[in-house]
Amino acid sequence: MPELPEVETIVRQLKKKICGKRIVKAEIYDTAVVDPKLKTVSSVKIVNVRRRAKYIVMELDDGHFIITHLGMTGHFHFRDRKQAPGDCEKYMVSKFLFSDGSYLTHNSIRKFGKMRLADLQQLQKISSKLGAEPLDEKFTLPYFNELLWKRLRANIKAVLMDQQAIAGVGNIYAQEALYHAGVSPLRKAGSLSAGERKSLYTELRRILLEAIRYRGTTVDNYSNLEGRGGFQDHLAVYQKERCAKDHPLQKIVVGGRGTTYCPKCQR
DNA sequence: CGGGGCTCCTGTGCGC
DNA sequence: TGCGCACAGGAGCCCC
Repeated sequence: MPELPEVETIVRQLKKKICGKRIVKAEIYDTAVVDPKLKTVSSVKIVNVRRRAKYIVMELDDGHFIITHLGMTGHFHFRDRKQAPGDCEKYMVSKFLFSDGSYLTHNSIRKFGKMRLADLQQLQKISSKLGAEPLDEKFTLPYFNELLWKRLRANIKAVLMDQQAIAGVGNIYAQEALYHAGVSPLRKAGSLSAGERKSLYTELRRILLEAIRYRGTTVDNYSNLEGRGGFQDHLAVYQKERCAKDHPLQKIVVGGRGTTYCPKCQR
């Protein structure tokens, strides 16, 4: 399930592979995931690839943008030259052919993702509904405190995962940040002390940066363009049985999402 | 405002 | 061995 670090990794790799390439043809195999308007994309150059929250934004030289949310199981594959479709193309939902013969496929098993063509106005509308980037310099501790202040009665984990509050944090990194901050996922945002808020703020950013360094977490079907990430070997609670201090972890449901935490280390 | 439930989808892993 | 079912979940939606 690509979250901020996974999407950031994919964006960095896409940038190297497809920036400057000219799309000659777009093929669409599943209109539930891919906007049929993308069929009209041809003879446009990709001038930049960037990330906003969990969205991948490809900027085209005609002023349009291809915006992709990978959902839980979406991934891209880049091929230097035409070759027979392999296993990874089994769930192909779209394919972009470039003028040099290389191509990019977009695959999705559970089809929770979305890919659409947008103009600047539509892109800005999507972006305006998303909260601050947690790794942006504008995301300061006072800013974080204010976010929690606005959502006093909400569950702290729900706030971390709320894309309108903090953009890009999902179920894995919310759980990891809470563990490292020693805060129980059952707490209300308004109940955190100043020290706990500072710790959670620091740990959230630290864990996201560390995960980016490892090129993301590979669980289930996630893969970046070049293969698996490495952060799954550094997870503290997600899909774990015991914490770093060897306490047994507890699995509960918070806000409809599976949540693993340490009742001893997280208060 | 906040939480709960439902929906989309399909591979995995369980019990019988 | 194989069937059937619960489960996993990001995000948008509705409802209380």
